[in-house]
Amino acid sequence: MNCHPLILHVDADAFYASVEQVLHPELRGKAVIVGANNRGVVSAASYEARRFGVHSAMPVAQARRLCPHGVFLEPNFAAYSEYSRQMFEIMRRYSPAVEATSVDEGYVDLSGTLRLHKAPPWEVAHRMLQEIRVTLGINVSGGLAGSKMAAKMATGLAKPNGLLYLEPEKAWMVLGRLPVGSIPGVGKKTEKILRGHGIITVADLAASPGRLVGSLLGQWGEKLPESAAGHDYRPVRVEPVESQKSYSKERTLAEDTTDYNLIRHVACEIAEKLSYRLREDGKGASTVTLKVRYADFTQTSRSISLREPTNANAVIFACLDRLFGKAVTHRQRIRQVGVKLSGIGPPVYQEDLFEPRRGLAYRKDRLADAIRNRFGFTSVRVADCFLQGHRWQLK
DNA sequence: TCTGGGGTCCTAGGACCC
DNA sequence: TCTGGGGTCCTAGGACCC
Repeated sequence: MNCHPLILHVDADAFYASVEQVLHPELRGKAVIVGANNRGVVSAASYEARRFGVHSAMPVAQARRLCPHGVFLEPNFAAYSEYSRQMFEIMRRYSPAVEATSVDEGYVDLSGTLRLHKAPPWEVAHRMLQEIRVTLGINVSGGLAGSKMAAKMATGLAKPNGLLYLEPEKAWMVLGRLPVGSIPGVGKKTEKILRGHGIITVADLAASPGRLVGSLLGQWGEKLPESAAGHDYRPVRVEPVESQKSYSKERTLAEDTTDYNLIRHVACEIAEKLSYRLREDGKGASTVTLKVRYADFTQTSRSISLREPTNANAVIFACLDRLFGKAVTHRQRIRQVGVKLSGIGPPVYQEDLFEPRRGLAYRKDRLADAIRNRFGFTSVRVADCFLQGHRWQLK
């Protein structure tokens, strides 16, 4: 009866800001801006704040100028993930085929709901969004269409707090007029390249030869015209089968610095947190990357691969130590430091030269972890001990 | 205006192997 | 003397997403 797939894309509006307004009712109707670090950017802005031109990814300093009366908040990620969990729980009551693509966004396959709910899919989608709105008190938008790409683009048109159903036959009359930049995955740079070749709208892209677009954008571009024409057959994936590929963390310093021992210290603190997460997840990483961003915003990274995945603090610190001299080559002020652990796999507890007794390093790390789990992460500072007597100077 | 932090995927060159 | 071709891994960088 329903041979076309029908996919609903759901996206919460100004999610972080909306949750804050639910948790703090006195903020309702006010310009709420999540992101309070003056060296950072806005994570979310309520619609009241957007009226002043504030939007996410905007520097906080700029947002303060545009909206001086706004309420600037530090993000409360624990609360956001709890609201996220509840939102997806509601979605799964309507269809088992739910794919979460981020904390506030996901796809629902409603192809089979006609029989299940004794109602047309549009009606089902509408009820689902209403239940989220009423139960959680936040605004959500939805796009219902024949493919993931069309559904997501429809959501963009439905915002704020709306639902747009694009019947498969009519979808591309609507979407074809949009600029190519509205296609998910086509950002500023890609849009500029396409515009340079006269490809302005989604319809232009759909009419372009795959080989041409592939030559402009690389291999992934070859399929883009087909997807733009509505031939996007990616299924809704219920299982997030593939596990996490990397663990990373970065920190922007309070001010730019040439104090390289401070930078090393920050890198080791970050590594401590990441390796703790690896151990908690029972994982290891075989590649360690150190990233440095300079005051002029240029960035550079250096990495080392090990033979086997590890989660031992001492091994990761030793890698960082070697990377530091390679990454920091010129005497420019540094703005940001980051560490990434990738090549995730089952950890191999191979002891290094300094720890001949098998398993000792791991037991030491886990002992420290146990203390942290009881008394807080900062109750143990391995980085401090490691860095003692390791003063470092640029050659 | 002055640019976060957490991720994913892709590309391209070089090394190395068969 | 003139130089293959494929596969895989490593490294560095870049685009993009929320």
